[in-house]
Amino acid sequence: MNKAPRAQDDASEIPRRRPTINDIARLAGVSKKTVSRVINASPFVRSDTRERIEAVIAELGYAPDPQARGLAYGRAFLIGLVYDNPNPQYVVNMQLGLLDGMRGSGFELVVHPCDRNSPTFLDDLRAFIERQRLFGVVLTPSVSEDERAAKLMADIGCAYVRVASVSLDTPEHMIETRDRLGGREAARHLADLGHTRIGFISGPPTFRSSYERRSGFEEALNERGLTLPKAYVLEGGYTFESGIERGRELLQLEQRPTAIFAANDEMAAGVLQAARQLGLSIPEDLSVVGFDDFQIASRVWPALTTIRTPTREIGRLAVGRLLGLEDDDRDPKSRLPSLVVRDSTAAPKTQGFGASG
Amino acid sequence: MNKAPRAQDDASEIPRRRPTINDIARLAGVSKKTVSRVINASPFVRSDTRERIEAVIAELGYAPDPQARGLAYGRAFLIGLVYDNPNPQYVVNMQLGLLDGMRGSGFELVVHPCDRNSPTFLDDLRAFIERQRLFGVVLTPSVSEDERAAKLMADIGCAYVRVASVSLDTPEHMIETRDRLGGREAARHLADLGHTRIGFISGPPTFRSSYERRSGFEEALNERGLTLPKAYVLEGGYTFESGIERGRELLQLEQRPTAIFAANDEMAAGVLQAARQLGLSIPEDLSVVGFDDFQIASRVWPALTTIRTPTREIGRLAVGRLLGLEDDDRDPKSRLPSLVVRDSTAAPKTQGFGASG
DNA sequence: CTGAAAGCGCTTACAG
DNA sequence: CTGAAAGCGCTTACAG
Repeated sequence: MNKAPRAQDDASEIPRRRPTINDIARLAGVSKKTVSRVINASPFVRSDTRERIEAVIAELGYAPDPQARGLAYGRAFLIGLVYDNPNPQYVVNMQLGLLDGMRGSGFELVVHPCDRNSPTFLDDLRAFIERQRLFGVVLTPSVSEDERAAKLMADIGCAYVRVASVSLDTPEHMIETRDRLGGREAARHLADLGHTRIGFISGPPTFRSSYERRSGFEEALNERGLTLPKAYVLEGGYTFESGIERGRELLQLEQRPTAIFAANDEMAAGVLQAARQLGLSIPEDLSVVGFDDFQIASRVWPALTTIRTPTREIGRLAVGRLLGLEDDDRDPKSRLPSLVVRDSTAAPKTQGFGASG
Repeated sequence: MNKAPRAQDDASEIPRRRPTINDIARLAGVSKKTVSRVINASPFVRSDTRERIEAVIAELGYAPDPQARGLAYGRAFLIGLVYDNPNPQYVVNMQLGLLDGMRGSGFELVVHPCDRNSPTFLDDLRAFIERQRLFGVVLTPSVSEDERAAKLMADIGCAYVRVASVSLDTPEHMIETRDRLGGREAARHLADLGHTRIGFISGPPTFRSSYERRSGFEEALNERGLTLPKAYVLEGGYTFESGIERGRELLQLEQRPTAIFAANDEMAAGVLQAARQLGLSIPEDLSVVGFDDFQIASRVWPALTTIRTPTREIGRLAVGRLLGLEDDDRDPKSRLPSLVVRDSTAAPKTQGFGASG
């Protein structure tokens, strides 16, 4: 590609400003429509034509303007993250995963925190999507479990993927985190250690994961011949404070449990707090298991045995689905909850009180 | 505004599809240019014309298409957050603040985590901004302190605001968090309690806040006639692990300090850990002060006395600056670091070893 | 497999 | 204070 000295109208002149599709077309000696075909990976381009165009694109470092594409295409090259989980670590990990998955795609990530209980929830969500004509959105729990939100996406024709602990929609719209399996892991770990009197603090009923984590836990307990008596099951709110309160209640029971499974790390940290206030040592007097493996799990004392949730990996899969890539699930196990053993669990010190239930 | 029954060409027909600037112009009986003036708050519109147009806009629920505006204007209606602070709580709080500040502006937030040490750092940043033609970016520490990044913004003509602990640029490009004042608060609190042998664990030198927090601390200590001996000043990395290590070193000194100020909560939590491993009780044997007041501060035991940083508020101010709104600084004090006293500080138990230095 | 025309919904000069 | 023209950089039908 020779640069003509100062011929303003020379067909091979390389522009100083940001190159456009017209520059590429001119330099490659084709119409802009054909360049457009290459950009959009259309199969209807002869391979030598394609190569020539790609060479010019590479030489000029051309990148199509997403705004112009979007305007003509009717959709912005923007993916939205719609979330209401207040846990910062969850949000950031999810964002990193989404970013991982869209790297090199030309899409950008826009974020939309929301509140399902707000009277303007649906209107805000609709405005967010329609204003910028988003290409698609990823919904995460618990807003991903809200059928009104899913219906809105379908109504306005916005592509969407729901991340949830269990399938709630047709497969192309779902990424399942399978929290139930994590509950099972927690149960097996405590059963293996020899615990028989085990308490459980659930999340709020507004999160489907609350149900799944509990079900998996109870299921696997039953398989080991253990039960989860009603009196040992309390409802928390996935918050530190609720962990303290519910933990205290469980530990003040006449026959207190020798182990507690709290359905997330925040509550497990609260249980640690309650135990300390009651003068109990962990793990000697009480084993505690959390769920998530967020930073707090390794910051509290003793460090929490917990269930790791691969949030970032899940995020990567979710955008992949949205962008229509085939699932890049090289290591399917890496997207499942898994047990992380730390210092908050041990065999029960005292046996013989008799398992209740 | 009467809807004509079925006159396809009736000038007052209301469209079923999303209304455009042409619909508004037609219905209001003006040119689209005049509608554009109203959208862009131009002063050159007669007020009755303006009111008529605004009425039609309200009636149709018209919102200009940001992509079309952006294409014509040469810039997207998108604000970027460029960050490298790995703390999830900082990131989320900052995002919420930015979102607060841009609500109703028609702008959307796109996020760009980065790594100053990556060889592609500047190229990635440039691509991020130029690809979508961002309207502007907010840079947060420590990338906000990188002169290469600031120069890049200036070079490519991208509006930017740098959030940093101290001014590093012309006023229109700066939001200062004034961490030095927080350091002062920490010093006064410990001095008021009667501590004289005080240790300090700094952040890494790559963060300007490390210097500011230390300077403020030392300054206020000196004002009280106290000193911060070299041997009591250790460099940490703003991480939990570095807090454990540096904390242990300070506590194993022949004359150990009766109080430690760690320059962030993560490290302060690490100091708590180190103290526990050495069998020290807090606050009886050792007072600990952190910085940030992130969630971890109230999750560890005992809950940390710390310096609250109003990150969300700072974020709100930063976009306001970027969007050219006058600073909405109703309560200037609310954007300053402030002391939060919890359970990790008390008067020193043992006096009389003599202050060192 | 390739192209000329029209259009996406706005804004920027330029007139008046 | 208001408007007609041209253009931002792409893509969608429609031809060939």
